[in-house]
Amino acid sequence: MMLDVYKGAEMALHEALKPHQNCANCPIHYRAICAQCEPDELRLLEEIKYYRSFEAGQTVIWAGDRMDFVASVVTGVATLTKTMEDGRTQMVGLMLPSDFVGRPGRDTTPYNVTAVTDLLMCCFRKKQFEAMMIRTPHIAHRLLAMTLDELDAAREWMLLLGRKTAREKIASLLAIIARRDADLAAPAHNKQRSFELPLTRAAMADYLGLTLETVSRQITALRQDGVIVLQGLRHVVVPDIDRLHGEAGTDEFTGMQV
Amino acid sequence: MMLDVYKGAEMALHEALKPHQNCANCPIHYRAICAQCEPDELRLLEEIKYYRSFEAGQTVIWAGDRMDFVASVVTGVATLTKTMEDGRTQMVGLMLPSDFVGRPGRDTTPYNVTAVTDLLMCCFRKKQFEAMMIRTPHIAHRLLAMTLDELDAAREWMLLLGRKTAREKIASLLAIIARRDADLAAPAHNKQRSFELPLTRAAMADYLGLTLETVSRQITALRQDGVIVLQGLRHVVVPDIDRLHGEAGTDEFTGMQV
DNA sequence: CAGCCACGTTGATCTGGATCAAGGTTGTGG
DNA sequence: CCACAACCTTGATCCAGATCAACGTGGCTG
Repeated sequence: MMLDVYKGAEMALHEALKPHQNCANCPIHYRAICAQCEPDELRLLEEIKYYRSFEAGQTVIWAGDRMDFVASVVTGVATLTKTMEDGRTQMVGLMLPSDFVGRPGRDTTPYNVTAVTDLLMCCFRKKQFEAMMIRTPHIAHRLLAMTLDELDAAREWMLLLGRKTAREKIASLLAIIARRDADLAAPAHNKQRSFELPLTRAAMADYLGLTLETVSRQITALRQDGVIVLQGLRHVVVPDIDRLHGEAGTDEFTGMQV
Repeated sequence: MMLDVYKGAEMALHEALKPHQNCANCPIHYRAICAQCEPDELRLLEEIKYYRSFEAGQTVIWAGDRMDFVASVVTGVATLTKTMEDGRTQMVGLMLPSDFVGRPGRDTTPYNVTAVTDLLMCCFRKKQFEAMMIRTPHIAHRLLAMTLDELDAAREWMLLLGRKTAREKIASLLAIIARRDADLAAPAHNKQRSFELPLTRAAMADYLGLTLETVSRQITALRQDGVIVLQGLRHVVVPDIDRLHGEAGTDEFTGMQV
């Protein structure tokens, strides 16, 4: 069974190689690590990049394992999680298209990286990427900016984990996904939003520091109160995005990124 | 009263200027933003730096305010906090000597920065620092490394906030402070540690996402169980650091930094 | 199409930490 | 040396969310 999954991934990989061979067509170029590269720099990156794809549920890498590549999420969703010995799990990163995974200058990851949907990543060997970073300051600068954004997002998330109620947590998560989705898709400038939830209830619970039962109950409550409308289990319609923000407890999204 | 505080700070400033005039004698040089600078780069930094000091309890800057400098903590402790409209607050950064405050490329802070002890900071005008960063890659590289470390620390903290019990939270905080203290002071390589708590019970509560009553009770419990010995309210002796780590729920301190 | 499995909902009960409410301790300035 | 303020502790009670348990439901496989 493990083999089947692997074979599936390999096949997907070969298919994936075609559409994105060229960085010029890349759907995430404008906000990824390569966003500020000059054409000649981009050509260099293009030479050393390679694609990997993963099926929903597959683990990309385990905490503590050697990680000899860095990568951008091209399509799909990955999570970073930390686990305690007794199994308690906390998600510490939700990586959406254009987000950067991995750390130059370190050999092992401190997180589990998991594909929660089918996932396509644009990878670079760490060694080569590090060399690249020294030669091309645009990449180093972009990585710094992205890391600072992620730090801000992590701190917003800390406020959520430490001080928000279960209902506020759910509303905040929905607001974050709605916003990231809107950023990538056509920017609808009315108050209604709608999107696909990329996470299971259990994954949401790991994100929010809750149990999956509480997640389920609070989603039901938000639905019954008319804050959201569910079409099936995963498709969410938000009739009034401002109302959702109100429920999230942070009107102003100071620095919120991921 | 506000004026007295201000005057006190100004006086402390003038005194402070003397001992650290020279970067060569700086107690934090080896792990601060300037750690990798060449002598000539350091000379440039030395020309544009200036010191500011704050008394315990003073606010360095409010969330949302314009922040036209960046700074290293030289001595003392500062906190970054986020506050919700109804007053709930969460600490999102505990800045100890050598830590870097502020973000190049952004005009306002999303956090309150507060001095919790008397505080001395080594500051640079943001404009000048940004120019410096472009010219001297050592600074940009060091800032990237420090930011990545902080991101790892923030994620460890997220696990704490989302999944640890009150007792584990307290033990984790004590372990972090013990470790940072040991790094800066003489590295005692036996199992005993002792240090001064730089935070009030209320500040610890803000760090840990608890109430101050719970903090107080759990500290009492750890004392009664012999995990720690208190000498006065603030001086903590840890007879067996491994036992403390056990109580913290994370034997291995993967990537823990701040 | 039957049966299974992963995912989700709902109900009943329990409990860790919050909340409300007194006191105690320490340090500081008059 | 007293008075006051800032911290800290302890006790009683409450409740949001965890835990334990049962029951949908939809999609895939044989």
